[in-house]
Amino acid sequence: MLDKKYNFQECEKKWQNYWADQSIYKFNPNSDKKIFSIDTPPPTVSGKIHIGHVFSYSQAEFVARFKRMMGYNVFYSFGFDDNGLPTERLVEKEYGIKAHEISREEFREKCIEVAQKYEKNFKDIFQSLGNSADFSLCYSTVSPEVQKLSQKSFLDLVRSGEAYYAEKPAIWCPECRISIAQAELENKDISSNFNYLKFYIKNSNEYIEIATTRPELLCACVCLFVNPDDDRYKKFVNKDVIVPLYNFEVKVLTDEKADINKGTGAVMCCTYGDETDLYWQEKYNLPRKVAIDDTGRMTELALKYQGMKTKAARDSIIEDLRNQDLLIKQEPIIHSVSTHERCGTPMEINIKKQWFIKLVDNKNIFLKRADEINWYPDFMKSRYINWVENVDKDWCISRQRYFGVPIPVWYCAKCGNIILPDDDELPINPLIQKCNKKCQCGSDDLIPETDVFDTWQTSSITPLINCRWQNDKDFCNKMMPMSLRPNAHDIIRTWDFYTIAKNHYHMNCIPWQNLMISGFVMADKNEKISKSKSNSKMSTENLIQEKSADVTRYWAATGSLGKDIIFSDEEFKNGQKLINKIWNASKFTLTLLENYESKENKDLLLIDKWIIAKYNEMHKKFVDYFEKYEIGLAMREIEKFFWNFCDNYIEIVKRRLYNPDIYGEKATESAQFAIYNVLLGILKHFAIYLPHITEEVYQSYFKNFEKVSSIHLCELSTINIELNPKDVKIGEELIEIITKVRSYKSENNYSLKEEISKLIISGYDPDIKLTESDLKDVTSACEIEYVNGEKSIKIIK
RNA sequence: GGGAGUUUAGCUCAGUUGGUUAGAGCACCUGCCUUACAAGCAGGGGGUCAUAGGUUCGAGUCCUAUAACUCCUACCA
Repeated sequence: MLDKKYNFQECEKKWQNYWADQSIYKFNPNSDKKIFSIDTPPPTVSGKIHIGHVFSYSQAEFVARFKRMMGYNVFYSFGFDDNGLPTERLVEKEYGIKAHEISREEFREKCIEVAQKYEKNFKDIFQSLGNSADFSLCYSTVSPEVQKLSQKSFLDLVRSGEAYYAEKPAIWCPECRISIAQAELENKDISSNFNYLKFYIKNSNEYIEIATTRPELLCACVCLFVNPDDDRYKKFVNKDVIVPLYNFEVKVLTDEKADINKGTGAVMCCTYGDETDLYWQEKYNLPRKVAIDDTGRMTELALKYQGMKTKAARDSIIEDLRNQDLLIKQEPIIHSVSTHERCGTPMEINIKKQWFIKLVDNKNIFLKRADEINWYPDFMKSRYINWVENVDKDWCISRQRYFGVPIPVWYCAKCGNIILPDDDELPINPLIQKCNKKCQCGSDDLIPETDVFDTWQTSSITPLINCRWQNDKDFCNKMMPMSLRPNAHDIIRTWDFYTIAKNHYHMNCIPWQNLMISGFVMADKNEKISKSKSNSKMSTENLIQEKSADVTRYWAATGSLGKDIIFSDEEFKNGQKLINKIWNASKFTLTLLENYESKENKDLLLIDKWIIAKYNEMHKKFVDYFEKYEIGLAMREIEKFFWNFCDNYIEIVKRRLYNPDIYGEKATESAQFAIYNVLLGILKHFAIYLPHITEEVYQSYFKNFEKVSSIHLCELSTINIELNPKDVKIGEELIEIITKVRSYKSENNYSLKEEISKLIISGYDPDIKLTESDLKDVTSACEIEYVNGEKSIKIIK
């Protein structure tokens, strides 16, 4: 029988090992069962697993367990997203170096080393949480197999024209020194100054006032714009003005986009200060001037400021403007600036020849694809729609970095032609492997591409990886589209969007039928969890060690779908209480089942049928919630039922079971049938959330009867007995009477076992008599009398 | 500026298609050492459902407006 106290440290480890040894969660591709497949987003290897991961990944884990116990053949994979910038940054931090300071190969080696270290740590943590992914399906995005698929994806898109090579303005991060995609931008409020500058009209003492936040771009000024309806400036239109400090001339032009009410109404156009500059450059075919280089320093165009970082140049230029009486005034402002989400550096615009994947032309298709997917919760779809409608740039996938999937391309040094490898050469690194072809022009002087792919180029094909695209056609057809993608709402615009786009291009279908979006963990109300907040109190390892994996999982289950959750000690306390209660209730119940022999029972007592009916009701609600991915609400149903089972049902029948001699075999077997099946059912439902304690109880008793090697392979179902709707009604009436008696005792400060000589019941269903012996036991009533009249009870002490 | 979400008890939240007296947990108060559990059990107090209109026999639920908070997106001269 069970120990007095539940020892989670021992049990959790024990069962985790058992599940691994017995391959309990292994996916069987040959099974006849219906497949439910989960496309787990591989966590980015960029540091520690934090409580936010635990929350989000647990949500998916609960679904995997639910589907498994509902009879599905669950494909639940795992992976690590270990190529790309996040991992590079982690390596730079760990070694205190910068990637460009050591050789490319040396840096790659360090990346692989660090990635492996962290992946082991990630895997250990997920397993110590009782994660039921099939880790034999684990992949890493930098592995040769995945690189091959990523490169194959690229080559296919090049051939179909969806990927193209072009020299055009792209978003550039001067800190990371790479191109980034629109999706990687994040708005940030930055305080700055509006600087009012004098642009003198050529050969005149008159000047136009210009307000700018970026005076360092003066050297790249190509013209001024005023609104055509702005009366103040009409006389200056088409005149030449002198750019301050630099003293070259530019024209004053008109354009609708110049806002009369902003700044002075006149604006300088520099290629490229921002998006509007880009727009104007293209519209009016203005000269392209590059003021800032790849590293965020001023170019030779800036003359004496050359080599300075933009911020320093700005300060220095303002100083010079002031000294030369060209600065009229400064106004402090706070404005929102697009920054690189990974480093917070304001973006610049840069022109390079790079690889792009078409997005803009196919926006309508991507919007239609979203309609084919079930979004949970539904309103998260509007975020996707909102984003896709706003996309105005194709996806730049070239990254000027080292640790990523190489772009498999050579360029002819003579004619600039692009040369692609054959599919069977993949994966290939053009920097190492020589091209075995010649250019069409006959030249064999080929230049390898040095850039690598954006990490999302690879991350966006996780469904293809999971479905063994290119490796197993039958399997791929069987699996595609996958059943479910779970992720948090922050990556809808990146991961979900790119994956939908890629899957459309490659498979001409949606990647998954269902999308489950979870919320974020908040440190406090309105306060996101940040590194400074993520103290040891919230470290995943500590929580598992101190509170147990089951309790941590319990907390992760308490949220509702799509909503942020506040990290709360309270919910951990509730979890601990629940575990304790499950243990005690199981321990007690099993003592009542000591001589139980499992068999069908068609002759159940009314109250025993009642608890089974309640159980079946609970099961249906539970399943309904789960089908909608409302994991937390489902858990509430089983919790509610479980406490009712303990406080009412067990209280009612325990005396019957204490005394089989008095109540007879039939009554005893009836109660035993009910508690055996209901407790087992309760454990099965809880097993989704609390896999360890439920397995412990299952293994120490139920397995002998059920003959299934783990509770996690059992099926969730109702308990099939013949029920009469009246059974439930009378059960409820019995509880009502018991509550009234308890209330009477409580109000009179009696102990609940205080004897009462007579209980007079009126107005209840006559069949309430069928429960008389249970009622007598639980109320300690010596006699019960039934009378006609209003619904009420009377107690004679 | 555009979009989405939230607003129900002191706190955290349920409340499915409109239907009796609006629910739970925590906290609080009062009892009870009951042959599983005091980390337990029983009982109790506490809400103008953000505000204002409207539809309806009937609104926490549907419609319109307003406010506050949060998130996404845009603006970045």
